[in-house]
Amino acid sequence: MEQTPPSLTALTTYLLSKVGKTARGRLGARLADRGLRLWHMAVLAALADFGPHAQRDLAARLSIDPSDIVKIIDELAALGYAARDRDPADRRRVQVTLTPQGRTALAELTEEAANVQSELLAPLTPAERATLHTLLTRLHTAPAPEPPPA
Amino acid sequence: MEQTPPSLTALTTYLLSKVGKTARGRLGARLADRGLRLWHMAVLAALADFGPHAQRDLAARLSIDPSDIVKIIDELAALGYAARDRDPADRRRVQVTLTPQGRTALAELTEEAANVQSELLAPLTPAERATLHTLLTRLHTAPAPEPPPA
DNA sequence: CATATTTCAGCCGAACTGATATCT
DNA sequence: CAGATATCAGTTTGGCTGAAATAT
Repeated sequence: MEQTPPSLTALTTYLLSKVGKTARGRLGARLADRGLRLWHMAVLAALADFGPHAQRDLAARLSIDPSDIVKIIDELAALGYAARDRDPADRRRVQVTLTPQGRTALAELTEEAANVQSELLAPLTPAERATLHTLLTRLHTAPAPEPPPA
Repeated sequence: MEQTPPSLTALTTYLLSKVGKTARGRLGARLADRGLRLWHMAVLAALADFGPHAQRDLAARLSIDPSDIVKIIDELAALGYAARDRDPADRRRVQVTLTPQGRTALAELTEEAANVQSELLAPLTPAERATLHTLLTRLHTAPAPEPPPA
Protein backbone atom coordinates (compact mmCIF):
# COMPACT_ATOMS: atom_id res chain seq x y z
CA MET A 1 0.00 0.00 0.00
CA GLU A 2 1.21 3.49 -0.80
CA GLN A 3 2.32 5.36 2.28
CA THR A 4 1.92 8.98 3.21
CA PRO A 5 5.25 10.82 3.19
CA PRO A 6 6.79 10.88 6.69
CA SER A 7 7.74 14.51 6.09
CA LEU A 8 4.02 15.21 6.24
CA THR A 9 2.91 12.81 8.95
CA ALA A 10 5.56 14.34 11.19
CA LEU A 11 3.51 17.55 11.15
CA THR A 12 0.63 17.65 13.63
CA THR A 13 -0.78 20.38 11.41
CA TYR A 14 -0.99 17.95 8.52
CA LEU A 15 -2.60 15.23 10.61
CA LEU A 16 -5.15 17.68 11.98
CA SER A 17 -5.99 18.84 8.50
CA LYS A 18 -6.24 15.33 7.09
CA VAL A 19 -8.16 13.69 9.92
CA GLY A 20 -10.43 16.71 10.15
CA LYS A 21 -11.18 16.46 6.47
CA THR A 22 -12.22 12.83 6.70
CA ALA A 23 -14.33 13.64 9.77
CA ARG A 24 -16.13 16.36 7.87
CA GLY A 25 -16.49 14.09 4.88
CA ARG A 26 -17.99 11.22 6.87
CA LEU A 27 -20.47 13.37 8.70
CA GLY A 28 -21.34 15.25 5.54
CA ALA A 29 -22.07 12.01 3.74
CA ARG A 30 -24.50 10.93 6.44
CA LEU A 31 -26.29 14.24 6.38
CA ALA A 32 -26.43 14.09 2.59
CA ASP A 33 -28.53 10.96 2.92
CA ARG A 34 -31.17 13.21 4.44
CA GLY A 35 -30.66 15.95 1.90
CA LEU A 36 -28.88 18.17 4.41
CA ARG A 37 -25.42 19.59 4.71
CA LEU A 38 -23.19 20.45 7.64
CA TRP A 39 -24.31 24.06 7.81
CA HIS A 40 -27.91 22.97 8.23
CA MET A 41 -27.00 21.02 11.34
CA ALA A 42 -24.89 23.88 12.67
CA VAL A 43 -27.76 26.32 12.26
CA LEU A 44 -30.22 23.97 13.97
CA ALA A 45 -27.75 23.52 16.84
CA ALA A 46 -27.29 27.26 17.25
CA LEU A 47 -31.03 27.82 17.34
CA ALA A 48 -31.53 25.00 19.83
CA ASP A 49 -28.75 26.14 22.14
CA PHE A 50 -29.24 29.90 22.04
CA GLY A 51 -32.79 30.48 20.89
CA PRO A 52 -33.97 32.57 17.93
CA HIS A 53 -31.38 34.53 15.99
CA ALA A 54 -31.37 37.26 13.43
CA GLN A 55 -29.79 35.88 10.28
CA ARG A 56 -26.87 38.18 10.68
CA ASP A 57 -26.19 36.87 14.19
CA LEU A 58 -26.40 33.29 13.01
CA ALA A 59 -23.81 34.06 10.37
CA ALA A 60 -21.53 35.71 12.93
CA ARG A 61 -21.82 32.91 15.45
CA LEU A 62 -21.10 30.16 12.97
CA SER A 63 -18.61 32.12 10.86
CA ILE A 64 -20.66 31.67 7.73
CA ASP A 65 -20.78 34.38 5.12
CA PRO A 66 -24.03 36.33 5.56
CA SER A 67 -24.75 35.98 1.87
CA ASP A 68 -24.71 32.21 2.16
CA ILE A 69 -27.12 31.88 5.03
CA VAL A 70 -30.08 32.88 2.93
CA LYS A 71 -30.27 29.66 0.98
CA ILE A 72 -29.59 27.57 4.09
CA ILE A 73 -32.56 29.11 5.90
CA ASP A 74 -34.62 28.76 2.74
CA GLU A 75 -34.00 25.03 2.76
CA LEU A 76 -34.58 24.61 6.49
CA ALA A 77 -37.83 26.54 6.17
CA ALA A 78 -38.91 24.41 3.21
CA LEU A 79 -38.41 21.31 5.36
CA GLY A 80 -40.37 22.91 8.18
CA TYR A 81 -37.36 22.87 10.51
CA ALA A 82 -37.08 26.65 10.89
CA ALA A 83 -39.41 29.60 10.58
CA ARG A 84 -38.71 33.11 9.36
CA ASP A 85 -40.38 36.15 10.92
CA ARG A 86 -39.70 39.84 10.72
CA ASP A 87 -38.49 41.23 14.05
CA PRO A 88 -41.26 43.68 14.99
CA ALA A 89 -38.76 45.81 16.94
CA ASP A 90 -36.39 46.20 14.00
CA ARG A 91 -38.08 45.25 10.81
CA ARG A 92 -34.78 45.05 8.96
CA ARG A 93 -34.02 41.91 10.92
CA VAL A 94 -35.41 38.48 10.17
CA GLN A 95 -35.89 36.36 13.27
CA VAL A 96 -35.19 32.71 12.66
CA THR A 97 -36.77 30.27 15.10
CA LEU A 98 -36.54 26.52 15.52
CA THR A 99 -39.75 24.57 14.97
CA PRO A 100 -40.59 21.44 16.98
CA GLN A 101 -39.88 19.41 13.85
CA GLY A 102 -36.53 21.10 13.65
CA ARG A 103 -35.78 20.12 17.22
CA THR A 104 -36.54 16.46 16.66
CA ALA A 105 -34.59 16.53 13.40
CA LEU A 106 -31.59 17.91 15.26
CA ALA A 107 -31.85 15.11 17.79
CA GLU A 108 -31.70 12.57 14.98
CA LEU A 109 -28.77 14.31 13.36
CA THR A 110 -26.92 14.34 16.67
CA GLU A 111 -27.58 10.62 16.95
CA GLU A 112 -26.12 10.12 13.47
CA ALA A 113 -23.11 12.23 14.37
CA ALA A 114 -22.49 10.09 17.42
CA ASN A 115 -22.51 7.00 15.23
CA VAL A 116 -20.04 8.50 12.80
CA GLN A 117 -17.90 9.51 15.71
CA SER A 118 -17.73 6.06 17.26
CA GLU A 119 -16.64 4.66 13.91
CA LEU A 120 -14.08 7.37 13.42
CA LEU A 121 -12.61 7.10 16.90
CA ALA A 122 -12.79 3.31 17.01
CA PRO A 123 -8.98 2.95 17.15
CA LEU A 124 -8.89 4.84 20.46
CA THR A 125 -9.83 3.72 23.94
CA PRO A 126 -12.56 5.68 25.75
CA ALA A 127 -9.91 7.37 27.89
CA GLU A 128 -7.94 8.37 24.81
CA ARG A 129 -11.07 9.73 23.16
CA ALA A 130 -11.70 11.88 26.21
CA THR A 131 -8.13 13.15 26.13
CA LEU A 132 -8.40 13.97 22.44
CA HIS A 133 -11.64 15.82 23.02
CA THR A 134 -10.26 18.00 25.80
CA LEU A 135 -7.10 18.80 23.83
CA LEU A 136 -9.15 19.79 20.79
CA THR A 137 -11.46 21.85 22.96
CA ARG A 138 -8.46 23.74 24.28
CA LEU A 139 -7.30 24.44 20.74
CA HIS A 140 -10.77 25.44 19.61
CA THR A 141 -11.56 27.85 22.42
CA ALA A 142 -8.08 29.35 22.59
CA PRO A 143 -7.70 32.74 20.94
CA ALA A 144 -6.08 32.32 17.56
CA PRO A 145 -2.73 34.08 18.03
CA GLU A 146 -1.56 35.82 14.92
CA PRO A 147 2.17 36.41 14.78
CA PRO A 148 3.18 40.09 14.71
CA PRO A 149 3.33 41.11 11.04
CA ALA A 150 6.97 41.38 9.97
CA MET B 1 -18.37 37.30 22.04
CA GLU B 2 -20.58 34.89 20.14
CA GLN B 3 -20.12 31.33 21.28
CA THR B 4 -20.14 28.13 19.32
CA PRO B 5 -23.18 25.98 20.12
CA PRO B 6 -22.39 23.41 22.83
CA SER B 7 -24.36 20.84 20.84
CA LEU B 8 -21.53 21.07 18.32
CA THR B 9 -18.51 21.44 20.58
CA ALA B 10 -19.65 18.29 22.38
CA LEU B 11 -18.83 16.39 19.19
CA THR B 12 -15.21 15.43 18.75
CA THR B 13 -16.02 15.06 15.07
CA TYR B 14 -16.97 18.72 14.92
CA LEU B 15 -13.85 19.87 16.75
CA LEU B 16 -11.65 17.77 14.50
CA SER B 17 -13.29 19.26 11.45
CA LYS B 18 -13.07 22.82 12.71
CA VAL B 19 -9.57 22.75 14.12
CA GLY B 20 -8.39 20.87 11.06
CA LYS B 21 -9.88 23.51 8.83
CA THR B 22 -8.07 26.34 10.58
CA ALA B 23 -4.86 24.33 10.47
CA ARG B 24 -5.20 23.88 6.75
CA GLY B 25 -6.12 27.51 6.34
CA ARG B 26 -3.14 28.80 8.29
CA LEU B 27 -0.63 26.65 6.49
CA GLY B 28 -2.23 27.38 3.16
CA ALA B 29 -1.98 31.10 3.75
CA ARG B 30 1.73 30.83 4.45
CA LEU B 31 2.32 28.81 1.32
CA ALA B 32 0.24 31.26 -0.68
CA ASP B 33 2.80 33.93 0.21
CA ARG B 34 5.23 31.94 -1.89
CA GLY B 35 2.73 31.31 -4.66
CA LEU B 36 2.29 27.69 -3.64
CA ARG B 37 -0.58 25.61 -2.36
CA LEU B 38 -0.78 22.62 -0.07
CA TRP B 39 -0.62 20.06 -2.85
CA HIS B 40 2.68 21.49 -4.03
CA MET B 41 4.20 20.84 -0.64
CA ALA B 42 2.69 17.37 -0.48
CA VAL B 43 4.16 16.46 -3.86
CA LEU B 44 7.59 17.79 -2.91
CA ALA B 45 7.45 15.78 0.32
CA ALA B 46 6.50 12.59 -1.49
CA LEU B 47 9.35 13.04 -3.96
CA ALA B 48 11.83 13.76 -1.18
CA ASP B 49 10.76 10.82 0.96
CA PHE B 50 10.25 8.16 -1.67
CA GLY B 51 12.23 9.28 -4.71
CA PRO B 52 10.97 9.78 -8.27
CA HIS B 53 7.38 8.85 -9.02
CA ALA B 54 5.27 8.34 -12.07
CA GLN B 55 2.50 10.93 -12.01
CA ARG B 56 -0.07 8.23 -11.51
CA ASP B 57 1.77 6.92 -8.43
CA LEU B 58 2.00 10.42 -6.99
CA ALA B 59 -1.73 10.79 -7.40
CA ALA B 60 -2.39 7.44 -5.73
CA ARG B 61 -0.07 8.10 -2.82
CA LEU B 62 -1.50 11.52 -2.04
CA SER B 63 -5.10 10.72 -2.96
CA ILE B 64 -5.21 13.46 -5.56
CA ASP B 65 -7.22 13.01 -8.69
CA PRO B 66 -4.86 12.06 -11.54
CA SER B 67 -6.40 14.72 -13.71
CA ASP B 68 -5.45 17.40 -11.21
CA ILE B 69 -1.81 16.48 -10.81
CA VAL B 70 -0.93 17.68 -14.26
CA LYS B 71 -1.19 21.37 -13.43
CA ILE B 72 0.52 20.93 -10.09
CA ILE B 73 3.55 19.36 -11.76
CA ASP B 74 3.41 22.05 -14.43
CA GLU B 75 3.77 24.69 -11.76
CA LEU B 76 6.48 22.90 -9.83
CA ALA B 77 8.40 22.43 -13.06
CA ALA B 78 7.99 26.10 -13.97
CA LEU B 79 9.54 27.01 -10.61
CA GLY B 80 12.39 24.59 -11.20
CA TYR B 81 11.38 22.46 -8.21
CA ALA B 82 10.56 19.32 -10.16
CA ALA B 83 11.56 17.84 -13.48
CA ARG B 84 9.53 15.75 -15.91
CA ASP B 85 11.10 12.94 -17.91
CA ARG B 86 9.64 10.11 -19.91
CA ASP B 87 10.39 6.76 -18.32
CA PRO B 88 12.59 5.08 -20.97
CA ALA B 89 11.42 1.64 -19.78
CA ASP B 90 7.72 2.49 -20.21
CA ARG B 91 7.26 5.55 -22.31
CA ARG B 92 3.65 5.93 -21.23
CA ARG B 93 4.91 6.97 -17.81
CA VAL B 94 6.29 10.39 -16.90
CA GLN B 95 8.92 10.22 -14.21
CA VAL B 96 8.80 13.20 -11.87
CA THR B 97 12.00 13.93 -9.96
CA LEU B 98 12.89 16.45 -7.28
CA THR B 99 15.49 19.03 -8.23
CA PRO B 100 18.03 20.39 -5.71
CA GLN B 101 16.09 23.66 -5.74
CA GLY B 102 12.98 21.69 -4.95
CA ARG B 103 14.70 20.06 -2.01
CA THR B 104 15.81 23.34 -0.49
CA ALA B 105 12.36 24.81 -1.14
CA LEU B 106 10.79 21.91 0.73
CA ALA B 107 13.12 22.52 3.66
CA GLU B 108 11.95 26.12 3.81
CA LEU B 109 8.31 25.08 3.59
CA THR B 110 8.81 22.58 6.39
CA GLU B 111 10.33 25.36 8.46
CA GLU B 112 7.28 27.53 7.78
CA ALA B 113 4.99 24.67 8.69
CA ALA B 114 6.79 24.24 11.99
CA ASN B 115 6.24 27.92 12.73
CA VAL B 116 2.55 27.69 11.94
CA GLN B 117 2.34 24.63 14.11
CA SER B 118 3.92 26.22 17.15
CA GLU B 119 1.43 29.09 16.88
CA LEU B 120 -1.47 26.73 16.43
CA LEU B 121 -0.50 24.44 19.30
CA ALA B 122 0.57 27.26 21.58
CA PRO B 123 -2.22 26.55 24.10
CA LEU B 124 -0.81 23.07 24.74
CA THR B 125 2.22 21.99 26.72
CA PRO B 126 4.94 20.04 24.88
CA ALA B 127 3.74 16.83 26.50
CA GLU B 128 0.17 17.51 25.40
CA ARG B 129 1.31 18.25 21.87
CA ALA B 130 3.08 14.90 21.79
CA THR B 131 -0.05 13.15 23.04
CA LEU B 132 -2.17 14.88 20.43
CA HIS B 133 0.25 13.89 17.71
CA THR B 134 0.27 10.22 18.64
CA LEU B 135 -3.51 10.09 18.93
CA LEU B 136 -3.93 11.70 15.53
CA THR B 137 -1.34 9.35 14.07
CA ARG B 138 -3.36 6.41 15.34
CA LEU B 139 -6.49 7.81 13.70
CA HIS B 140 -4.67 8.57 10.48
CA THR B 141 -2.98 5.21 10.00
CA ALA B 142 -5.98 3.17 11.15
CA PRO B 143 -8.02 1.56 8.43
CA ALA B 144 -11.19 3.54 7.79
CA PRO B 145 -13.94 1.19 8.95
CA GLU B 146 -17.11 1.52 6.93
CA PRO B 147 -20.24 0.31 8.66
CA PRO B 148 -22.02 -2.56 6.89
CA PRO B 149 -24.50 -1.01 4.42
CA ALA B 150 -28.02 -1.31 5.78
C1' DC C 1 -29.04 61.05 3.46
C1' DA C 2 -26.20 57.52 5.98
C1' DT C 3 -26.40 52.95 7.99
C1' DA C 4 -27.91 48.10 8.81
C1' DT C 5 -29.81 43.81 7.22
C1' DT C 6 -31.08 40.76 3.84
C1' DT C 7 -30.95 39.13 -0.81
C1' DC C 8 -29.16 38.19 -5.27
C1' DA C 9 -25.78 37.55 -9.16
C1' DG C 10 -21.41 36.28 -10.28
C1' DC C 11 -16.40 34.82 -9.52
C1' DC C 12 -12.71 31.62 -8.02
C1' DG C 13 -10.34 27.59 -6.25
C1' DA C 14 -10.77 22.61 -5.29
C1' DA C 15 -12.52 18.11 -6.61
C1' DC C 16 -14.60 15.22 -9.75
C1' DT C 17 -16.25 13.32 -14.72
C1' DG C 18 -15.67 12.23 -19.31
C1' DA C 19 -13.25 12.31 -23.54
C1' DT C 20 -8.92 12.28 -26.24
C1' DA C 21 -4.03 11.24 -27.21
C1' DT C 22 -0.01 8.52 -26.58
C1' DC C 23 2.20 4.43 -25.66
C1' DT C 24 2.59 -0.89 -24.46
C1' DC D 1 -7.06 -4.26 -30.60
C1' DA D 2 -7.15 -4.01 -25.39
C1' DG D 3 -5.14 -1.75 -21.47
C1' DA D 4 -2.48 1.89 -19.15
C1' DT D 5 -0.97 6.62 -18.66
C1' DA D 6 -1.24 11.36 -19.19
C1' DT D 7 -3.70 15.38 -20.71
C1' DC D 8 -7.52 18.33 -21.54
C1' DA D 9 -12.34 20.29 -21.28
C1' DG D 10 -16.44 20.79 -18.64
C1' DT D 11 -19.24 20.36 -14.28
C1' DT D 12 -20.12 20.86 -9.54
C1' DT D 13 -19.60 22.62 -5.01
C1' DG D 14 -18.28 25.91 -1.30
C1' DG D 15 -16.80 30.15 -0.02
C1' DC D 16 -16.21 34.68 -1.22
C1' DT D 17 -17.15 39.62 -3.45
C1' DG D 18 -20.02 43.24 -4.87
C1' DA D 19 -24.22 45.21 -5.83
C1' DA D 20 -29.14 45.77 -5.26
C1' DA D 21 -33.44 45.98 -2.18
C1' DT D 22 -35.67 46.95 2.19
C1' DA D 23 -35.88 49.10 6.44
C1' DT D 24 -34.06 52.40 10.24
